[in-house]
Amino acid sequence: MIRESATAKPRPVVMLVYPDAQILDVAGPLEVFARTARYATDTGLLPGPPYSVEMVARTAGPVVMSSGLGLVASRPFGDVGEIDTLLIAGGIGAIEAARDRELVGWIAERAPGVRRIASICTGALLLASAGLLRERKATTHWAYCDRLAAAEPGCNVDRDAIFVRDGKVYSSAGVTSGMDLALALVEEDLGSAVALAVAQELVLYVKRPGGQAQFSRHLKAQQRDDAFGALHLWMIENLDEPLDVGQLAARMGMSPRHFARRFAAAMGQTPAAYVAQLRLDHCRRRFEQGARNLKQVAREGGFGTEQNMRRTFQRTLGITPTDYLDRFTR
DNA sequence: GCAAGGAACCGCCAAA
DNA sequence: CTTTTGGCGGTTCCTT
Repeated sequence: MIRESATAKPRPVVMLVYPDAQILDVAGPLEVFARTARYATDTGLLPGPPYSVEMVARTAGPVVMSSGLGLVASRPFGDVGEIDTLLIAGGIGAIEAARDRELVGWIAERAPGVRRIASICTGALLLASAGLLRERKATTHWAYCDRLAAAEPGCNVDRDAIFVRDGKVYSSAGVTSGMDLALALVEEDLGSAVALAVAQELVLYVKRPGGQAQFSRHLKAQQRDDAFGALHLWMIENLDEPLDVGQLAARMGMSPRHFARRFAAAMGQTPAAYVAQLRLDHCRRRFEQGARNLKQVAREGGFGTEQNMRRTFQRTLGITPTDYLDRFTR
């Protein structure tokens, strides 16, 4: 249902940028809001543009994006009036920006007055510096989760989420997840019909399936150039094999005891736990791709029986495979 | 949802 | 003497 009154003023959506803010982090979410605003005028479904979009920076003028794709005009943040939704960009410059007192101070000052505040990618580091993540749940790009946890020990970092909401503070994972987040905000404001229409126009999911941990686990293992990296690759190709400690140890030419010890040291997880994760990841991905045959997915994922798959889903995700499936096939 | 059996894990110690 | 590796047994966790 559309919940916008006929006289509503556009809600100001403001993106805070800084030198080296990443253009995709900035452009993606802003595009979602801008499209939503245009959608209103194009279709007449909404009485007026629901959002007005602008960028602010410490100083006025073009901001150079790290991708080198363009120069975009921004206003100095001193001039900016009312803000409904404040977005904090991510990018290579975020670490630097998180140490910038004026920038961080401005965020901390504005935060209480805005309806909601959101970070994209490494923008979460700025939220942390502004003290906004204390005793809150948040996420960021998977490669920066450790850094975020270190910067704000009081923050409960969710390494698997695409985006996280805790009260009025939102945070999203890597680059494109900023668009997922923006879409969720649109859905919150204007309902799922509008969000869906905008998503379709942009060719996006309204609710993107899966979690970033799936990707990061894979990427991290791929980056290893030791024998465990190779073992990871072999395992994901052979999930339906019995991947018990004895088998894996034999493959690596080690005794089971030694293998288990080295594996845990290198991968940060025990062999069985790691294998269970890989199997779970595989099955999740299959469901996200639309697989419906539980028995078959369980078998190809290496769980053998549906029972085993269900228990692992319950244990680690807290929901059954059927619930998981339902969630992504609406 | 439970019991029985098995696998995994970990601390400890010994050998290389 | 220290470091790396392998084996044993008790406990926990998982599968059947």
